[in-house]
Amino acid sequence: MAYNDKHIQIIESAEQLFAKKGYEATTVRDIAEEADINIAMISYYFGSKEKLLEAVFNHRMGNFTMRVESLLKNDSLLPIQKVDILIDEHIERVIHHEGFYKIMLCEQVINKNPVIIKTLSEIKMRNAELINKLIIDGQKNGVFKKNIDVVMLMSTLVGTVIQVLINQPFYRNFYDLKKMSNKEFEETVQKKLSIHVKKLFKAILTNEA
Amino acid sequence: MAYNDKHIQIIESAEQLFAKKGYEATTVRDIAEEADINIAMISYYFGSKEKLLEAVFNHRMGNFTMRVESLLKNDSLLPIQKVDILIDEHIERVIHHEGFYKIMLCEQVINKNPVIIKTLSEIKMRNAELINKLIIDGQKNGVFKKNIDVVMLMSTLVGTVIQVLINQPFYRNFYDLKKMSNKEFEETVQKKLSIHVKKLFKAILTNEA
DNA sequence: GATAAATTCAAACATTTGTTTAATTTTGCA
DNA sequence: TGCAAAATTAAACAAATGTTTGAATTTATC
Repeated sequence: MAYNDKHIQIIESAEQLFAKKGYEATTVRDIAEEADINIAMISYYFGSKEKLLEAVFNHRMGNFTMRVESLLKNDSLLPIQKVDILIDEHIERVIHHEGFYKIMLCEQVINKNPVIIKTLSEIKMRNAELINKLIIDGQKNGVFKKNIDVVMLMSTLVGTVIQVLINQPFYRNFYDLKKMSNKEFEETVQKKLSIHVKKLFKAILTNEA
Repeated sequence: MAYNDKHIQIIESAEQLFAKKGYEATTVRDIAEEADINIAMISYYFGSKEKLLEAVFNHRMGNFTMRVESLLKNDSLLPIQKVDILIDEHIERVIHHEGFYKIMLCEQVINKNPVIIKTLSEIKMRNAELINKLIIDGQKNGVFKKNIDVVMLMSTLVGTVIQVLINQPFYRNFYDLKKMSNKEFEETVQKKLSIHVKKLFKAILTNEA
């Protein structure tokens, strides 16, 4: 389904509120106010609140895999370079769409809506297969170790990144970085996170120390 | 506050449902049915549904830090051994109280209830400080590297473990392990996860390859 | 066993929920 | 301009929500 400007306007207002208050705690009246529309428009454009949640997923998940696919096909990059790019692009995406990733995390825990379950499981499967190919490439070249568990590796990437994001206020507090500006702080965390995850991946994947 | 058997009965029924359906989607009537009590008992024993959620947190978080504290004081263990035990105990706890950790994850995302925010932030702070001491110990002995970021490390532990748990059905599907029994599968995942996280920690912490 | 406190219960409470309705306004096109 | 389709609106809808009530029952203490 193709969404027009009105759809997008409602979808992104809903996304913002779902991320902030949770899906169930967000009312259609909240969404209508945020999107500056009449309540009835939600049923009119999407059919129901639940379908609107599905639309939020469709809206954000549409072009996720294509990006990975084209990256992995690029022959001018070494496997380890592709891994680094994959990590940085994931971090970038999660930071840029923090709200959506929060919704996704909670919806995976609840695991109720069959459309969302299916969408997520397909995306995961495709990503895991693609990354598996990348790993096999690296193994053929002798730079990657044998017996790599892709799902464990992906769990570390996804889990660490979202956890660091959730822990950002705590991070700031723990290291006493209150004097930093928001922008400066976020950039610092992103850089640290990137280095950290790349180090983790190298430890699992490569033979070097 | 001390909870009697009736309290515990209601708390654990609520925990189960909050984990399965989410806090907002769980009604007090659901909880009453699950705990086999009258609806009014929830207000009678806890005051409100929200206070019941706080009670779920109090119930599970009471003795978490003590355990870490006594472990780290043990002089007969090397820092690296303590790290390994810490990892295994965390994995054990999350698997044993999967429901609670799911609730905790979602509540951190929503970040609404001030009592829960305070509780979580205090526990995190104490854990981070304790683990920091452990790291400094290891650094003095020369077995741990300099410039370790505790929050990054904790995010990897917590994030990877919960993500693997969430991904269990996908894991089983991806590696085509449908023939395994539930018990066998869970033990396999736990072992793999333990080895995986320990490897990650060694890569960040120690000087060896 | 009497009495008071604690517990349990069905029913009722006012709100809030997502959705629908039917009338009205705006838009697009000939 | 005229007119049908699309979009918007305020109001109403039934159902479900957390909480309270006040009477009934159980428990504990003397």
